[in-house]
Amino acid sequence: MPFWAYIEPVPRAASDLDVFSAIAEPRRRRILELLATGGSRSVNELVAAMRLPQPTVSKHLAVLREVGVVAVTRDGKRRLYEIKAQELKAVNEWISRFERLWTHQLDRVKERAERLAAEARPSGAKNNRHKEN
Amino acid sequence: MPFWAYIEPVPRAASDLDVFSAIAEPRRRRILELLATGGSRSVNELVAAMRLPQPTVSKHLAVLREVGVVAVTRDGKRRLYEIKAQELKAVNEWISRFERLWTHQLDRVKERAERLAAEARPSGAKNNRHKEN
DNA sequence: TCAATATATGCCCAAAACGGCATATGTCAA
DNA sequence: TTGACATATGCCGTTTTGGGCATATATTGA
Repeated sequence: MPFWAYIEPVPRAASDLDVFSAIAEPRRRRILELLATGGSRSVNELVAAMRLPQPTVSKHLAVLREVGVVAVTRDGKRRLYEIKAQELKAVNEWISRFERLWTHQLDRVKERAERLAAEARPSGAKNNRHKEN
Repeated sequence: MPFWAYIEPVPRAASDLDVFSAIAEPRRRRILELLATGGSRSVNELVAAMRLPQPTVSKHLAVLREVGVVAVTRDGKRRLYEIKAQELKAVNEWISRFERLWTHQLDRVKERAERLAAEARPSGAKNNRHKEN
């Protein structure tokens, strides 16, 4: 038996409902975009904008509500949905941990291009052990 | 029939594999964190770090590979996985569109608290049409 | 060649996600 | 009240997802 040995079966991450999975859905991202530009809207306004059945929109809104990225306010028989961007901040903070990496890696792409261009000119071609893509 | 009328049934968003859904999985986020701190690692190193079965890790890596957030390099019989943070930049850019919102909304929370405190003192209570939460 | 190691993949199953649809619930106005 | 409108929810069926497991596919060394 290899060293990594099977551990506890882990019974499927239960109710994994966090902001990350909430924004994994394209339509839910769209809803957030709509709410971000133009402020709060009623469900029917969103339905009209998204051209989707009302129950579908309501369910997506429910998901967004459960993770706290939107909030509802009653306004007569309507419900006005408003974005709660603070929750998105958490995602932003997680992503930002990689910010240095992607700028560095972009630099390296440029570096490599320049290095390759420089190596192409002299006749003596070095054998490069790493075939980086 | 209400005005929103049911439109095309939309045959289920096919293969929706984008970066957003890739990072929706906690274990996949963990993998990215591991690769971010400490550079590229072999599958077995990841398996040891995550204490998960090797096939599980390999499958998560496959997902991350398909969306381009990681890249593989052969190193003998090992495969070294490396993070490709540029793909995460797309997510960052999407999230950043809301940055102004979450700072503003934080401001508004403070504002509202101050306004309520100020309104509590004078006796004349205006009727406010919007009952914001 | 064979065996060992490292990793990927395929198959099966259970759980979850999503859409369609009907219907329940709530709210206002007559 | 009743009825119209606005929205949520429950049920069902299909698809997807993720885990467990066995096994296929490299790759190296003897």
